[in-house]
Amino acid sequence: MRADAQRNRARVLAVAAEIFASEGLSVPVHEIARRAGVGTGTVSRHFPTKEDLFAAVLLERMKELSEQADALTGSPGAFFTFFATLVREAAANRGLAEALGGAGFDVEAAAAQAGYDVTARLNALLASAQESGEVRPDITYPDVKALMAGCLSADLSDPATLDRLVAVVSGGLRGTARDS
Amino acid sequence: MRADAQRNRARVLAVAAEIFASEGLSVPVHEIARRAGVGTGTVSRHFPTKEDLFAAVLLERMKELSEQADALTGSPGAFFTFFATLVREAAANRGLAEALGGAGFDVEAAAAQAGYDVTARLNALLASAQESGEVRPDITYPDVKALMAGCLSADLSDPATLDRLVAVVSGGLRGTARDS
DNA sequence: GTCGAAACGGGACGATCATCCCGATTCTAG
DNA sequence: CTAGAATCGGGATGATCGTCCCGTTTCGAC
Repeated sequence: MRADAQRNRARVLAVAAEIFASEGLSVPVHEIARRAGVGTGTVSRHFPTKEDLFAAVLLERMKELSEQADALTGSPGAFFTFFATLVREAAANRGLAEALGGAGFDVEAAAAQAGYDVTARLNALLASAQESGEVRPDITYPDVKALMAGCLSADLSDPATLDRLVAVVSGGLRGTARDS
Repeated sequence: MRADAQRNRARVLAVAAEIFASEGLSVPVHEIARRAGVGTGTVSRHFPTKEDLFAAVLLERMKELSEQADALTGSPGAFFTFFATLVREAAANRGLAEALGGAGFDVEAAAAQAGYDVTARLNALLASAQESGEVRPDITYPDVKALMAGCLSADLSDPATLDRLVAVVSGGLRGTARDS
């Protein structure tokens, strides 16, 4: 790969990450190209479709999150900790939140394409939390995803909101719950 | 209003209600007109914008739901019952679910325009449930809306899924929770 | 330094829709 | 029955975007 092409690719990726995070998925590709100081053709050569671009952006964060999940595995409350981490990550990333909420692209597909399967990690943490009785046994992975999307659908301008929602959901997921 | 115009308006409204419920908000106005057997001009004359059409569709259901809420007021667990009713209503109505999830139109505005303020009802039920200690005191109305959206974002082809999610959220909202 | 290949820029294209407009049609009061 | 006004149908219009294409520029191996 030519050096200039490599630079441009990295630049587009960085700009796209920033824009997707702050403005969501609906920003036009033209705008990303403009802010990156390249032509639209350059973007679409490196990332044939908008979804490819989004998947590439996601790839970096996925790696980190996967490692974090692995580090947590085995410790008590790992599922709840990782759940909160994921929600917080998405709360700070509008594009990711939209994708998780179903609007736009398929996060699972992008994650799978990435190779770092955060989905599988969360699933595993869920299963062991259920075995140890930390989480109601009837809950499924899609349930968790939906509840996560719910937390993200709120207006998060007040950071306490997210904590409250995560607390509600976490409490509801426990087989044995406790007072607020 | 001319008799034929009245008939057409009612017909468009009925068809739109059916289509919005089964296929969501993204269906083109042309398609609604086509299935109603009228021209697009007829639709846009009765309902200047797509959002007006959606608001008119909502109006009918809002009336029913508001009355249900009023009937419940005062009885124990009213908040939880009404919450479940609302979620079930939206689960059977893809357009409403999308609107509640933030994609598309502003439900609150449509409801307010309708005069039947389901929002206010749910808010009142929440407040009295908090006074009686049924619901955590720190919860806000937007929190409830977000959690509702979460329940609806799941794949609901299995009806048990909705029950499970409502149970989790209800349990999480209680000041004092209980086993699954 | 030269030249072929790779990459670039950005405009063209095509698809999707909501909304508006206007000539044709239908209703209804008198 | 008739005239005029309300209504109708559906194509035109305009906006938004993602994707593709191609003439031009730049890179880098030799």
